[in-house]
Formats: sequence, C-alpha cells, structure tokens
Amino acid sequence: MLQQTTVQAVIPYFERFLTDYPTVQALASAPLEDVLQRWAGLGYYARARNLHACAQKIAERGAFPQTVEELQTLPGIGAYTARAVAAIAFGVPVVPVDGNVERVTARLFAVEDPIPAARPQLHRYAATLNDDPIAQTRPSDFAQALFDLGSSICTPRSPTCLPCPWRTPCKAQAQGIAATLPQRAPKTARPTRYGVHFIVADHQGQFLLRQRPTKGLLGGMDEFPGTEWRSTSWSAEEAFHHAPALSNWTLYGEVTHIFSHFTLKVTVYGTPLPRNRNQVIDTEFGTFRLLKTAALPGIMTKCLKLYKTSAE
DNA sequence: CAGACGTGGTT
DNA sequence: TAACCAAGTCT
Repeated sequence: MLQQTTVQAVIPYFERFLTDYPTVQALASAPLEDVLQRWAGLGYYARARNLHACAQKIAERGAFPQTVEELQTLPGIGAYTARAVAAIAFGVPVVPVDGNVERVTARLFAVEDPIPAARPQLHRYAATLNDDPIAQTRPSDFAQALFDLGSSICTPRSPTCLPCPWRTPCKAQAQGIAATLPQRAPKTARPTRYGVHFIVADHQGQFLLRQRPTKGLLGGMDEFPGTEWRSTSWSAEEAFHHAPALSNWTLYGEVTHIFSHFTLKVTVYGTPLPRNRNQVIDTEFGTFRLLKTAALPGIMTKCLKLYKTSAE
C-alpha cells in the first residue's frame, strides 16, 4: 500500500484490510471484487490485484519466502519491496532503496547526475551503507532509520541539516548543494483526454454500473457507463450514441481529474428521477447495483458527487 | 529506458 | 496555479 503513497493516505485502508483480512489465507480466499472494493480510492489498483495474487501464491506455498531473490518473484514485489520485507520482517542485512534512500544517498555522496540515469550509481552507493555495523546487526532498524531520516530530516525541499546525524560526512552539505539534490530529468507533458459518463438510478436507489477490463487503467474497477477517453472532446449527439438509455438526459456538468500521465475532463449526464430498468437498452451498459458494493475509483466518485450535489 | 499506472498533500 | 512529491512495479 505504501508504494508511491503517503502514510497518512494508507492508514485507514491498512487498518480495514487487517481487520477484514487478518491472515494471508483470509486475503487469498477473498473474491478479488471484495479486495478492489476495499482498495477503492487508494489508487494504483494493480497493487490490489497483485497483492491478492501474491497472497494466493503464499497460501499455496504455505509460508512467506524469506530471501530477496524469492520474494522478488512474487507479484507486485520488486527490488525495493523485496529488500524492505527481507530486512524488516526477516532481519536480512540488505538496504531497501526507495525515494527517501535515493535522496539521502544522492546528498551523502553528492551525486549530481539526474535520476533516472543516476539510479544505478545511487543503488551502488546505497549498498555500501550496508557496511555500517548497525546495518549488519539490526537490518530492520537500519532500514527504518533510513526512511525516517529521509522523511523527517533529509526532506525534499528544505532539509534540516543541522541536527542530521550524517551532517559531517555529507558531501552535498559540505558543498552547500543538499537542497538541490537529487536532480531529476525533465518530465514529459501531460496531455488532456475527454470522456462522457451517464448516471442512472432506479427506484431502489441502485445505480447502473459496469466493470472495467481487468487489465490496464483502473483495471477491474467499476464505472458509470459512458464513452471511451480520447484526446478530442465529444459533441453531445456523438456521446449519446454511447448512452445506456434514450433521451431525457440532464447535463450535470464537468469534472476534471488528474492522473499521473494525463488530465481527464469528464462530462456528466444523468437522469434526475429514478428510471425503470427496462428503459436501459442493453446489458453491455452494466447492471444495477448498490454503491455500497461497488469499487469506484476517484474519478467516478467525483462524477457521483456532482450528480448528488446538483440533485439538492 | 520510457511510459503506464491514482490520488492527495505541499510548495 | 502548476509542479512536485510520496515506503514502486511492470511492460
């Protein structure tokens, strides 16, 4: 859950997961739909699919692998997580390299080449931190201390170098360039895409929803039926060809959502009054379900909020 | 390697 | 506001 995600955002999700899935066997035997529902809103949904598959592998296997090499064969477990689990859970003397450790290392060794090109060098330097006697005798504490140093002292914008335990050996500090490191390669522009979605409720307060394909963007999550998301906007008439029922649409407005690699502008149409199910043209547009049982990604939650707010 | 892959908080 | 950043992984 913590991959590319802040602790604050994760905590409520983590607690619910541990309550609902107290053992790896419990997670392994749960339906993927239930897992995605509990992950809804956290983002990077491949993590949920991978975690579920990971739990099933471990349950089959009977126990957690404890070496970096074996851990890294599990779905969703890469170089970083394999080392973090090995060091923190099993006391293996390895250094997990996350964003924090990359930053600390870039400063400690004054690496001025930009990420990602400098990444191999940073990882080699990070591995040398393992020579520290604490790293050898207390791998878990050492890894955790590195994270905490990065998140509380060696921070991205304005590091507080004065109380830093590595102030003296830090080369970037000596050169007065700590705050400028690590350098990053310029990022590519974020294009805009457009889509139209249709919100339909029936007399029992159920909503017309469909599940997205299991792979790719928002894979396996639920959505209100609508158009594809493309680089050109949709005329109303064109969009209505993708609508789940005939006529009587109310325009609710537009919501903007920023994904990591594109900006999405969604036009929301809805039916202000409950609708008879037989007015829906075809089941390809989804089924009527309670929102409570849905796995709605952030963008669909925004559409729903616009619909509900306008209804008042 | 570059791009896909979400969302929320900070500057 | 736009940009940046967060305990990355996979293709």
